[in-house]
Amino acid sequence: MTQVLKVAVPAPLAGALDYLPPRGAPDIPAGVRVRVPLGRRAVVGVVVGRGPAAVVPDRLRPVRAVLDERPVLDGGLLDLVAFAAGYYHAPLGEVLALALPAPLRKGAPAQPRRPLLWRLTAAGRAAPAAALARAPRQRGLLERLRAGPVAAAALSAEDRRAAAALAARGWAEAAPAPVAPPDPGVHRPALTPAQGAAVAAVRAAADRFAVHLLEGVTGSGKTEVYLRLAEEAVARGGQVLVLVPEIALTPQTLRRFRARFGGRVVAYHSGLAEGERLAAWAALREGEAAVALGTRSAVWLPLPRLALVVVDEEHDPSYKQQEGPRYHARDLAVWRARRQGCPVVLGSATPALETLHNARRGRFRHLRLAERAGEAVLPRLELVDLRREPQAQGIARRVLAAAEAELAAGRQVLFFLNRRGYAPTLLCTACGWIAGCDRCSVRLTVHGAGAVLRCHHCGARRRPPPACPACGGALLGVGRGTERVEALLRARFEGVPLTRIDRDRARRRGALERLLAEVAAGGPRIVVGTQLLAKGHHFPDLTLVGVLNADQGLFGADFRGPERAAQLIVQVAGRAGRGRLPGRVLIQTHAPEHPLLQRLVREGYAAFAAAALAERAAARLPPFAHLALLRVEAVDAAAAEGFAAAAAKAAAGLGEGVEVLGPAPAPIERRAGRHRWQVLLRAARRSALQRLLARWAVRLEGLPGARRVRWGLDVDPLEMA
DNA sequence: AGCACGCCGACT
DNA sequence: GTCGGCGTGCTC
Ligand SMILES: [Zn+2]
Ligand SMILES: [Zn+2]
Repeated sequence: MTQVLKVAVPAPLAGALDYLPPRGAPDIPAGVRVRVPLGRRAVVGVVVGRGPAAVVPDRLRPVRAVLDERPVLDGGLLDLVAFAAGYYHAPLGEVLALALPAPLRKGAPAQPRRPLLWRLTAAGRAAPAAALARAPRQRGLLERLRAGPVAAAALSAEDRRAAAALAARGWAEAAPAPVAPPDPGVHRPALTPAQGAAVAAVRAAADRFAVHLLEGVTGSGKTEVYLRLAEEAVARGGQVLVLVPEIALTPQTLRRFRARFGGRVVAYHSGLAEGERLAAWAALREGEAAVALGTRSAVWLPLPRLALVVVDEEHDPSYKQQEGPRYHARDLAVWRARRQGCPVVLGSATPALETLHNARRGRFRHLRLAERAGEAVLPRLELVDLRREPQAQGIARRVLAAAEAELAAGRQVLFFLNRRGYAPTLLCTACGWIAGCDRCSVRLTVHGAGAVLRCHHCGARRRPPPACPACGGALLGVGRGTERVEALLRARFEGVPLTRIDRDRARRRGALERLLAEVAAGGPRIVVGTQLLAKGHHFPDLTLVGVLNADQGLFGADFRGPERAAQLIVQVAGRAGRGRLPGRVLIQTHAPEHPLLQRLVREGYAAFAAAALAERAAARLPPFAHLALLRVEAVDAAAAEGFAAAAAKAAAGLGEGVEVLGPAPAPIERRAGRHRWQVLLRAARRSALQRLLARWAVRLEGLPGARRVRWGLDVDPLEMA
């Protein structure tokens, strides 16, 4: 039998393809990139192993070129890629692509180049301001460099040419960036007893796999625990992976890590340029960097000396990828730590129910930081019954009065409403017509106090009609979003500085950070916002939080709605009453008797979680059952439905112990012009579900119409929409 | 995913 | 008679 190289290629194939080794290099180690022929093009693949050929010898073609001297992926990462491809039923090449920065996927050399830093020479600094009038690129760069050195990797191609031109004039130069030392005067706060106990518990098993759930409210000092453990791991020569949610990777967070680790920490997130990503990747691979601080995709970074994994805000839904291979970074981080034999710390004020369940079963160790660090007191939660309380425009008088009192006392107040825009519905008062999106089966949201209608699912925008297109009646914006609440509060609290914080106000990079910093600095006295407010900054003057609509998640179709709602309420509540001031949280609801809400308000998140888990158990929902979702979408409604129906039929006889639910239209039946259907699988055992999925995935590809629809499997789906 | 092949409608 | 539509199949 011919010995071949197993090569993963960028094509939607479940496994690797066989290639003959190139002449003179029979033994290429796994993890090395190769250029191989695929059909009639040449692609970059990655060797994942060796073995006897699985196809007849005359189909075998040779590897054309070997691109690396050393593997770009070590055994641990290759295993992670293979596991994820299998578990999430995603093509191997697609998962592999996640683990390689774009330049490497295109075949660029992986050899580490020390990151270069452009800076001005003395002559450049002395250059007259009016210089380079006829070279705007160079002039722009000159001005940029006056503010400080700029990483070469951060320059666009045009700026790179401009930099070379400036160098030719003797005004600028590129030099290797020095690795900054940690801040020598860094303040290491004394650990509270609970923090000390948590550090000790993880340290006691620092050299083997264990999952520690670190539960602690906002302000309890989880980050300090991470930092201490990371310092110890780095001191032993290890590397640390720290995952944070998308919106938490702020300059402030990075500064905190830089103070401890200097230039040995690298940030990794979607906002980086390709070159910066490659530089971070290379620094970790070479061990020059010791700490990777990043969002979801950082779970794929090379960490040959990985000694500790931290997943902060482990319950955060942004860890689940919602396209392509739908992996969960927290779950993969745990898998990676097990493979590596190192501890994982999952931190949260509001752990995911799955995580709490694992802790209760003894799979995870449960560490608690009960008290707040310093003298801060936890805020008190109170329900406000919207059915009884007199109200103005959806805000109870009692809430407004409480806000007024706090403002008068010089405090800040926050209104939380997880709904952007002015009004969620535009309604005809005469006939009941509702403005809907042409391309989606959803209502359009009124923005700009009625100036524009927007679809939050496909981005469509249009002017609202002057009158009802059906009957000519008058149109009315019904319901409230943050924009409208902003307007109401501006009218009610005239002259009080107010800011609104939502995705519409914080579109550009850094805008959110700036808005939050303004609040922390005390400028705005009233804050209105969405879940963007749930994380990060400490608002020392904030003493009152109004949750305007607690019912939103409580009564939604998604079984995770209550969990998500409780997490948001607790996190937003965490903004209040840090420092010595006690905080108060008023929660508006139409269902104050709701048992889960009662539990949350009276006994806190842990009691809520216990009750919610009991409901999940009774309903046979995760974590007491395992789900997988087949999502199908197509412009042609019948094609989507037909494929989903055929898929459901194909699943029926495929395995024991798996329920097939559906086909059914997705909760949002049409989105961006595509009709959406789904089939849900449920099993008591993960193994039974996986067995069925493996067989099903193969059949699905061969189903008629598989090429006419878009379809994909979502294992452990977070959102059913 | 690409990229070919192939088999039917309307065009120089 | 050909140009091109996109359904189907394959890539070691
Ligand atoms: Zn009407
Ligand atoms: Zn839409």
